[in-house]
Amino acid sequence: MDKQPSNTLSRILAYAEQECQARSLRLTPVRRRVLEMLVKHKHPVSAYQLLDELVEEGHKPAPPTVYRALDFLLEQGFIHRLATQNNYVACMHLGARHMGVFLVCKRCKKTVELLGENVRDTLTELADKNQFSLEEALVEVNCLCLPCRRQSEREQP
Amino acid sequence: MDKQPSNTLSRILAYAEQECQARSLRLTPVRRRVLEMLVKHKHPVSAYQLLDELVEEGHKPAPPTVYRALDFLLEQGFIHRLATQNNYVACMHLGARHMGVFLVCKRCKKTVELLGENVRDTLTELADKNQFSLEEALVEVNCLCLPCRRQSEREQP
DNA sequence: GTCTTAAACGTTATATCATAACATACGATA
DNA sequence: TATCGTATGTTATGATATAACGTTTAAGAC
Repeated sequence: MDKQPSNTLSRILAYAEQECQARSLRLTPVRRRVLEMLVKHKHPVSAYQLLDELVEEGHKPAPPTVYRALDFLLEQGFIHRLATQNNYVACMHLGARHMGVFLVCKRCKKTVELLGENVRDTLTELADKNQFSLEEALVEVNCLCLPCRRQSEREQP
Repeated sequence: MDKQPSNTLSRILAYAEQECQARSLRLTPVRRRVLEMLVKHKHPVSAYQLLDELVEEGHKPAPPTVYRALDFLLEQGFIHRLATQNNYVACMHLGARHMGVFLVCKRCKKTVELLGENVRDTLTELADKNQFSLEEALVEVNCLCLPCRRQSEREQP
């Protein structure tokens, strides 16, 4: 299972607060709440799932509210978007502007985010060779995690 | 500019026909036409663009027709989907089941597909370390191509 | 040839994801 | 406290994708 120590949430929120201060930006209640929800989830979640949760809490936001919060968090590097799934996930690597590399189990959706520095180097080199300059990259790896691989072997050996 | 020799289209279509025969599958008129349109386009295009073009030709297809053709072509490895852009693009690397690595210029949308074998190796290794087994991967690199980089330097040096 | 069957396609409706446009509220600062 | 930029609320709509079900088509069995 994913380990998520009880202090992870407060650590990430504190980091976000601090970064926003440093950048003269505001971590408003909506933005903070969306980040909080993303950290608490074990798996990537969709914008509309977040919207539903906000509605259950008594807020009555419309889609743009959530998307604006997500856009802000994405810009600041606090979260990532998994484009193949239209899902969003909190970034677990504080302090480093990095390229997200995501291992996603296609069965149980368990997701691991890696820093992938060597992937970045490889891609930068490839881009250079083709006269492109790398700005950023999305690497999503469709996988089976160990338990799911065993499970599927059991089902159809 | 992209080079696309006049025989590329027929080469790709011939390859697709041949592979379908070998796999006992049918490259039906819709599938063939969609593949043809994707090859002819210089840039990745959306499902609804393809739909519009079919309508202009006199067909009256609904969205499922196009999506079914795209799904078939994706499954057979004849095309790729760029998830960050909800776009589809013909595969230019015949004969090899490979991991697509896409360099996409964020200004002009010029797109280059690379085979990226060394990327695959790096990712396989990363996955193994985390007890995931790689099934397939999407690598989209947001770039500036040389002309666009020069252009943007001219605009805001 | 014609019967059977699975695959492909047509069609309607709807689900899902995302943003445009404009009005209102808020917060920093002069 | 007046001002102005930023953030949010609100309504509507655009863009992407699929469910469900009926009909057609192609390929092999007889």
